[in-house]
Amino acid sequence: MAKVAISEKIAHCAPVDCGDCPIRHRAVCARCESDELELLEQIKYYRNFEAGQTVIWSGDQMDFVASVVAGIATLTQTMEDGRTQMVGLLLPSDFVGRPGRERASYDVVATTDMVMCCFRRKPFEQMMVRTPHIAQRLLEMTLDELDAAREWMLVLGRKTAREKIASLIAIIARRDAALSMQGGRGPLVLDLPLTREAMADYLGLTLETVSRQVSALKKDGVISLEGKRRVTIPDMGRLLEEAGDDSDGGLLV
Amino acid sequence: MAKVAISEKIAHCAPVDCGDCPIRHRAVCARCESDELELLEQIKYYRNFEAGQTVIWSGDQMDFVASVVAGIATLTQTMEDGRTQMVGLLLPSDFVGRPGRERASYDVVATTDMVMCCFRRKPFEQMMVRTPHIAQRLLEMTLDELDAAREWMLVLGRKTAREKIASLIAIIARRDAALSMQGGRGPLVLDLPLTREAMADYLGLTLETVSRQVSALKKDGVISLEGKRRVTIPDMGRLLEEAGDDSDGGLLV
DNA sequence: CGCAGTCTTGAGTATGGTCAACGATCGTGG
DNA sequence: CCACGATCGTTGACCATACTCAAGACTGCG
Repeated sequence: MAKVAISEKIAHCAPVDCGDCPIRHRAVCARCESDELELLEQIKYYRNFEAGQTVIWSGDQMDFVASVVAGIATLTQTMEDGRTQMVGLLLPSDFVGRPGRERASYDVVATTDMVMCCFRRKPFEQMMVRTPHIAQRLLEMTLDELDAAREWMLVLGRKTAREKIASLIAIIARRDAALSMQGGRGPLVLDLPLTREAMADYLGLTLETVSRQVSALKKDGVISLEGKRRVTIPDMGRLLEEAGDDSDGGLLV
Repeated sequence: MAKVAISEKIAHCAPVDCGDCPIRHRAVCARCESDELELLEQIKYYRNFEAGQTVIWSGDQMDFVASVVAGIATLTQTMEDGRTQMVGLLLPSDFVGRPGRERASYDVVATTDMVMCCFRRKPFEQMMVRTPHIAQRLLEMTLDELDAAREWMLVLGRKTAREKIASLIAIIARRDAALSMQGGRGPLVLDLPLTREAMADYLGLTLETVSRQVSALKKDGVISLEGKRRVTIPDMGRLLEEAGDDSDGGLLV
């Protein structure tokens, strides 16, 4: 049952002690000294969400900010007529919410089961003023997100459907490689953490177009598929060409 | 002559003293106390750029960061084949450059004559560590830019050409109104600071499509034009409808 | 087995891109 | 002063890409 799976996850991913935290060195608390961590411990609490659950509704009162500990969530905007655009993909260690802001600007939806480390907003804001290490790290993370958003604007505004798909796969591949340290040469294997519809929302396409272009990339040997979600990339350079990126630049960063 | 115009601008916009600075209360230095300003004065210098000049080339060594004092610049990305996407519009008080980064990620191009207040990067970075007021303000500004970028992702990914044009005009109108405090009701008048081509680069369209849709909005009475650049908006609510936005929300904020 | 959710594929269409010609405006130099 | 070129913008004809609508396939599950 799903319930059981979640309980197991809690056991693994929701340590009471920050020292054991899997995202300790990458999250907003990464720069904190042990005395600062103790302060954070006092205002933190864990929350779990099931795949498909909406974590935050746009416009809702936000009385916490949080770090993603485990699982994946999406940040989306929706127009009145239902058109939706994903504006962020939240992975473990990513930060949710904006200090100083009362209400949420976007919907946050769990795409997998998730664990979040939440901080009550007011105490967190007070702490930010006193402990520059948190603000420093948050600035760094925000600048990175801004770069990612701008990169994505190029994808949305100027790339073809085929290039968009290739770009998305390349980005996920790069991030997977960075985490799992498969590093170097040879074929990469990865799981798409998104449905075709979610990919479409990310890319500003329809799900039919996503499906067609994935099939086309497969037919042309740029990728191969096992099942719907598992992708193998025989030649990363080729994929990057298809994405319209500099094939040399940004090698697994 | 252009040279003369620039010299005049310098006289107006490049005070030696931060106390007289037109962007004093909105730029990255907004939160600084007078002793902190004195430190900034020591590492700052002014630079002037003519309309059309490239301020920074993507990939260049960046040995300064800066605030826009006067004029307008664009932030753009370019693909190898020449497709370009604007990813930011830099107005007075906006910040240019990223502390901690060696090389520029985007092209910065002056669209009007400009004055910039530059800080040598290394001293600025050192100062950021010691004076939290700068880092705090920069975090705020970066979060605002991230919100703007995400708003723009919705425009790029999901809006029609007509909605894109209406959105751009609405955004510029809102910003003009905020500055000039025309506030309330009645027709708004504004100047588009961008050529049709620049608008196209911002919106992920071709300049022909921009031209057609501007003409269409004019024909339908949503806007009227004097010359190519001056726009009158008889009914802001109507324009926001055309943009696909909530016509109630975000009134001139 | 049938159902629901997800994905794929096809046929027809519409939106916006491409290519091309032309118009308006402005500064320059003969 | 006017002709010239340059830059910027408009408009038209045609076309390609991606969207819409629709049918059907695959998978897991009750």
